[in-house]
Amino acid sequence: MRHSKLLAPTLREAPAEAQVASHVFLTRAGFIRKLAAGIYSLLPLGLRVVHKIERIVREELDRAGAQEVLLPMLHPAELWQESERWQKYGPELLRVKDRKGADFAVSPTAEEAIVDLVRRDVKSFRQLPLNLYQIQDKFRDEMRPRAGLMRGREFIMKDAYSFHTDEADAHREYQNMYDAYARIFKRCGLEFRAVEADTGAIGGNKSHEFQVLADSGEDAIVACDQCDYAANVEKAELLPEGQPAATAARALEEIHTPGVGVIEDVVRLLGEPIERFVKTLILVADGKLVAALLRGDRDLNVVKLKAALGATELELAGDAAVSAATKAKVGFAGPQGLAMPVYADPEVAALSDGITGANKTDHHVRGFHLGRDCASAKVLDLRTAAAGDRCARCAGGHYRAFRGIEVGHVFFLGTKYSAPMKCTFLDAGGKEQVMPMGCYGIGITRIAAAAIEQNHDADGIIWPLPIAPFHVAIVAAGKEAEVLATAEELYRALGAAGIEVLFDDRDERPGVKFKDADLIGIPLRVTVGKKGMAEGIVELKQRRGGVVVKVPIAEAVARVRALCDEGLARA
RNA sequence: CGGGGCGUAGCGCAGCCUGGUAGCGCGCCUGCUUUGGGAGCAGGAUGUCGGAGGUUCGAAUCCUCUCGCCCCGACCA
Repeated sequence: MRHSKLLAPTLREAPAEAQVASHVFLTRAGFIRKLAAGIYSLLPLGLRVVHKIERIVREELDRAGAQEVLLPMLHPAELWQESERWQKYGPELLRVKDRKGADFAVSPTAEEAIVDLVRRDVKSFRQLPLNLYQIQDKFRDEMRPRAGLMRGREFIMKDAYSFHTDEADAHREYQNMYDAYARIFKRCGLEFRAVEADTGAIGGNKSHEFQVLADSGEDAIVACDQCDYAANVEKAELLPEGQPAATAARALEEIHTPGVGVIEDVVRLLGEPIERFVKTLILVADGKLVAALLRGDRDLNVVKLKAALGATELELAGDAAVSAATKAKVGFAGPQGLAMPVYADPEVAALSDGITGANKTDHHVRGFHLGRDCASAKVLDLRTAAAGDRCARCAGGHYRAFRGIEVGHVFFLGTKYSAPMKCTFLDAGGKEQVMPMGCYGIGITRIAAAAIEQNHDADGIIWPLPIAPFHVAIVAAGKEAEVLATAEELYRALGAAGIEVLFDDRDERPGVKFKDADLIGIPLRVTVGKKGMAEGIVELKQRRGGVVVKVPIAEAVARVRALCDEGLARA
């Protein structure tokens, strides 16, 4: 490709809205442009990267025995009503009406559509197992799209669904996909980790997320430093810590804490360690108020509480509800005498002399003891795992914390969709049975963003070779006839050798071309210059590490070829 | 959904408080010079000041409403 013909509008400055590296560089380097919040156009460079990723995904899934299909993007509402997700999915599901007034869902995922396809045409155990996948645009009307391709509303996802004669076979396929995913992310050049995860809205009872490790990641994960246990903090198990305090250390005493409702401020005012504080969170679970008690320095694990309550909806109560329940301003809630079920973390039960809200504006209490002051509270593990916690799986390990970008997720679904939607087959004995299922997603566009989060420097992107838009950039640094002729000849020869070349033939100064090549992130660069012509050499530079070597013109193709082979083989 | 902020040229921003008819840098166009890390000089084009209404002789500026966008939190395959 000649750079002079390529639509790659690079920007010297990033739009103010871009906050993370991948968003900044994808925009500055001319890979994407925003059309609306969370909705992006892919320019030629961006599309080339997406195609590279898709190709790797297709190769590995085909190799693993899956078959590609393409399902519609618009699904009739009746299908989603069958699975009850029309009601349950909430406002994230974009709904549209056709000219006749019929309701449709803009597909955020395709369990219903695929089950409908399979239940119509797959009737015998002889047709199973089956694993079908598609690569398609998805739409999720996120409350808060952010960070460019990292969390868009419209994005490209690979989703796969498998159907089986029994659960054992579904678990076998789960492992098969798990292995395929590991190969895919490795080939994309990503540093990742598979972690145990909550199943969320998709449902099912076993899942792993594939997390690309990056400080800018949205997900918090913990991994044991001794064994191989790793989990999203939403899911991470904890060992029960501390014994309930048998007796109170002293009587409950009210203290004046004017205007300090935020726990950090109360800590500062009273000069007591934050571990002695009890945080009282008021939540709404399926319309009813509940209270959760945690030590001041801990975070609630919403997934754990939701599971314990058997609730489908759980969110923090609004300020008005909190004030009404505690008869105090927000920030002064305590569990004493609350007219709602109270759940306490074991660490709270272990305190004999805690500090918590007084249910009275501008007041707290000290001397709090759960057994005495809120005897009705149920004690259960409620907190989010953090670095330093003891591993729940092995004897001596402790958790370390990481940030991750979720690029893939595999689920064992069981019959969550196939049972209500009557996706059945006849077994060898002629008996009708429901097909157990699995489903498997990969965020294609998110991989592009994650790769940049993991591979960039101050000058721009450093693409892993297998997903780079081009393998090598040729920079013609000069206008001399010999320079141009040599560059042209290299462009031809590299192309003939099967290497993807971006030939910067623009009438620009060398500095501009160097800056653009770095920003766009082409892994290799060949510079053809006047000085080199005299020596019969060109310069070969690697974007990562910046190593420059002079190579004789006659050897340039072979040297580039070797570096490309090495980069692709490592994947 | 709670909190905060921003919409002025393609991008980054100033101007707004204290109303007087829009400016800077980058980019873009033309010419000359320059040519190994985002060149210099000279000339030039580009704005419904997000939208609607109001106040006023006069609104980018003040008031009301509205739309869009961003950030933090909550939530989320």
